[in-house]
Amino acid sequence: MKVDISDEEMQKVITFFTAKSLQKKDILYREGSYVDSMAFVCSGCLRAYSVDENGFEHIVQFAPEGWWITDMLALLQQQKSTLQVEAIADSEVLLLKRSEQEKMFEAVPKMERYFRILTENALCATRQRVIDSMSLSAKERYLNFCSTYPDSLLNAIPQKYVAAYIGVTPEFLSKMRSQLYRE
Amino acid sequence: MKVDISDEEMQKVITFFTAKSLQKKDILYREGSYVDSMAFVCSGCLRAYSVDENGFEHIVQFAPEGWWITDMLALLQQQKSTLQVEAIADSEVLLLKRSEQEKMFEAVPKMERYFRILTENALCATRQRVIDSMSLSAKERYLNFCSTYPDSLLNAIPQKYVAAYIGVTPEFLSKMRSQLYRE
DNA sequence: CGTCTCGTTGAGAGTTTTCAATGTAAGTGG
DNA sequence: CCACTTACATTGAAAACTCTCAACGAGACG
Repeated sequence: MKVDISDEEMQKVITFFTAKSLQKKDILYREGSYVDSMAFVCSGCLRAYSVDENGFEHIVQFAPEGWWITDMLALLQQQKSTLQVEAIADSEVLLLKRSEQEKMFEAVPKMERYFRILTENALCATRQRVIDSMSLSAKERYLNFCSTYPDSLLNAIPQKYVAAYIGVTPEFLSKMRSQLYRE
Repeated sequence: MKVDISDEEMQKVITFFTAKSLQKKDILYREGSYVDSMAFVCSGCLRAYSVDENGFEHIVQFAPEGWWITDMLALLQQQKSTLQVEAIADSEVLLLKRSEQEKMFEAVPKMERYFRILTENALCATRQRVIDSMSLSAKERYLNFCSTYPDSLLNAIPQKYVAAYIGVTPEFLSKMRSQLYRE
């Protein structure tokens, strides 16, 4: 991320954040509520997921340490969220309210660039995921997931979350793994 | 898009663009080449797609009139593109080079906000597509596509492009359609 | 020790693809 | 304008992939 921020600017920047502690399973943004902030993960790990009409969860994003997470759609359009954001481990986050972000952009205009680049990168990653979901088989998506995310994440989360991320049932993921094992 | 630009500012802004005409089937960005601009579609329609190892095309994005299109990943990371961008109808586009964009941001800082918001919206749409690809059946994805995009687009493009967008084979789309018809 | 959640396994069913054949529409050169 | 070619769409049968449901096993936790 190529935005140089001086110490002085950083001092200003941090005043716009609010710290919050989360325990495992705590819900940061609840589905159906309004979202007026985004969260920077200082430690721990969160996930954003939607629940479909059949009650199945689909994970849109994991946010380990150093990542941002929110329901962008709900935040932008100021409508009720369709995603739920939950801590999958005890976590420390910094919340940035949309209104504070606006003030921050006025105080430190460089931050506008930071967030533009951040969003561009997120867009690239999400586009790639769309392509992968269409061009790769379930097994390839799983291997892809394993090689993309650090072992530390893989070991920290239940397997069913991996299934909900790559878009298969937990049962089928289990079968794929046992088949890969036999090879 | 809530960025107010004065006439005077707009005059400055347009100086950073280059107009280009494309004929149907013309390729704007070729897979494997470097990308140093993004394109605003004034008229016509383009598509961005990737070709997988089996030779199948997967469409990431359609860009009708008023939309932006590029291979964001190649542009950002200055690496060879994995997407190809092609006109699916005769089109007029305005190209904005990355270097010109930087100059534009200096000349009219407000535009930084415009592009941040633009990217945020694109991110939302793409995230939604990831969710849809996981939680909807092929038939639902098709109906969703039909209700999201205007008939003008649907009528203008071959059916196989719709298939390559929703992530099914052309044969299967054809079968779904005939089944929907019978109902 | 129960209880709960998660992971595994198997059989059967549903969805989607593959392959091959055929039909249809649209562009091209004469 | 016609004949030719090419790209696109449709259909059917068989195969591949993935899900569903139900049963069972293992570990975590109170």
